[in-house]
Amino acid sequence: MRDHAPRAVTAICAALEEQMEHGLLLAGAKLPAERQLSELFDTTRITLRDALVQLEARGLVYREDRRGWFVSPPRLTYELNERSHFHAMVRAQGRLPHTELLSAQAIPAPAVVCDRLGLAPLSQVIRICRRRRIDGRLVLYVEHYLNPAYFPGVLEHDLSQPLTELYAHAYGIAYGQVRFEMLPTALPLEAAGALKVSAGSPGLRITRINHDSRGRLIDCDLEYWRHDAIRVVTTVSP
Amino acid sequence: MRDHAPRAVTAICAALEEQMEHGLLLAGAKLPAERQLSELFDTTRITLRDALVQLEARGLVYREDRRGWFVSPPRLTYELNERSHFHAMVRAQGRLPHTELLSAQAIPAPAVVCDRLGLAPLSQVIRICRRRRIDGRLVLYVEHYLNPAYFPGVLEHDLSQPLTELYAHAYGIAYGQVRFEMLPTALPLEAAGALKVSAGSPGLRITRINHDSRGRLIDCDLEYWRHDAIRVVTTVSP
DNA sequence: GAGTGGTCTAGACCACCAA
DNA sequence: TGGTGGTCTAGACCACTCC
Repeated sequence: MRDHAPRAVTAICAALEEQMEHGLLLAGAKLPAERQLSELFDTTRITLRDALVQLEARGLVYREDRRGWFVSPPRLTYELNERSHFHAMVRAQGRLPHTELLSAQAIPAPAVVCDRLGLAPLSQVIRICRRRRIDGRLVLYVEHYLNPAYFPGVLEHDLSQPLTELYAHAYGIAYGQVRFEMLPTALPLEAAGALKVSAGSPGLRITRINHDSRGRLIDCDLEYWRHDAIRVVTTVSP
Repeated sequence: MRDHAPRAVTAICAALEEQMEHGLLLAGAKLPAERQLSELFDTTRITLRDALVQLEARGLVYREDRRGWFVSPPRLTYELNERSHFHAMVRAQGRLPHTELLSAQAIPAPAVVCDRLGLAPLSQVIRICRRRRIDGRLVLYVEHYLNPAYFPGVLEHDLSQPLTELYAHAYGIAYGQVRFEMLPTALPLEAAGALKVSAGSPGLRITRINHDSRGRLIDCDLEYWRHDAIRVVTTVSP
């Protein structure tokens, strides 16, 4: 409120941070109930929630819809230059990956996808929706759109495995040039639902447009990450 | 509240969005006062603010600290592979760049900077803090850290010009390999103050570690972008 | 069924910006 | 100086989770 007497929210944030730094609240730990915390800090639930939302914005805590607040685990480093897939990347960082298939079907291509994949209007594409976890925590919702011309019968395969490997083994296709776009935004309804977070929580949208090693445009994806789950890294050479 | 009767917040968001889509609220326009809007939507200020914060998270509106809410202009596309600087990039997208020098001095290198620049502990570095605008809107707070060995007398120059050009003209140094790290997080106090946004607003932190064309580690920067001002794009080849 | 988070109401005071 | 946004209080009801 005043400059010399920090706001209540700031004080609460500082107190919680201090606990986390000193290892009293470990990554993944559940915080006490909001009402309990608001009593502890002698304030209202609204104010306490403001503080938690601040910490959430900074990536220190996160919430699971209607389940409560938890201490955020460290971010995954997403190295764009490495040609590896989610599972390899997560495991290489000593953590446990998991992928769950949500849906897979041929649909009329949305306009954005036609544009990205260079398809004619009203083409069909194969859409694969999945969600992924790191150490059990939901962190990523992905929609893949495949150009069906290159992947006949792809829906018959096990689609919870890394697509990279499926492409290689079943179709002899490997990724070549990849175009990335990254954009901080709120998670849209679809992604928020799949990740079990309250709609509108902050997220990072990453879109990829993938060519194969022969330069053909083979698929694109739309990834929605929890904003605090990831650190993107890349090296650019002249 | 109920699934079939959308929440008040959702309804307000939808109404404002609709106005923006139909060009009744143009980019940069100031929204009416919160109290006025809350009356218009027949709700409390708290609820109305929730809605605005949602739209802010999605990058549709933004606020200037204590000045009100405004409609967000389109994002700047930050193409990592292009070796151009802020001014060139902004102008190339038909917009007006502006850079303001906040401070420039030699200081004892913070630990992080020692690490990034490969300096011995307790080395000196030159720190240059600046803030930048697009079409008059504050969007970026940057701290540059230069290895003083390569830039004797750099503080004597005009530091509101692009450093890239200063490096080239005064020192014959050009960028070579650049390492980027991107991380969605809240704006820290320093950046929030410089950008005149309320502390804790969402932002995108980009750090760069820059080598010159001969592979020497010459400087690094710490950029804090308004989260809704930017879209990062890059192409990765095998 | 108890307790939780999600949502909302109806106010209040303050510091700061603009006039 | 008036009005603005920033912050905070003290409640309330609901849907959902978890026991």
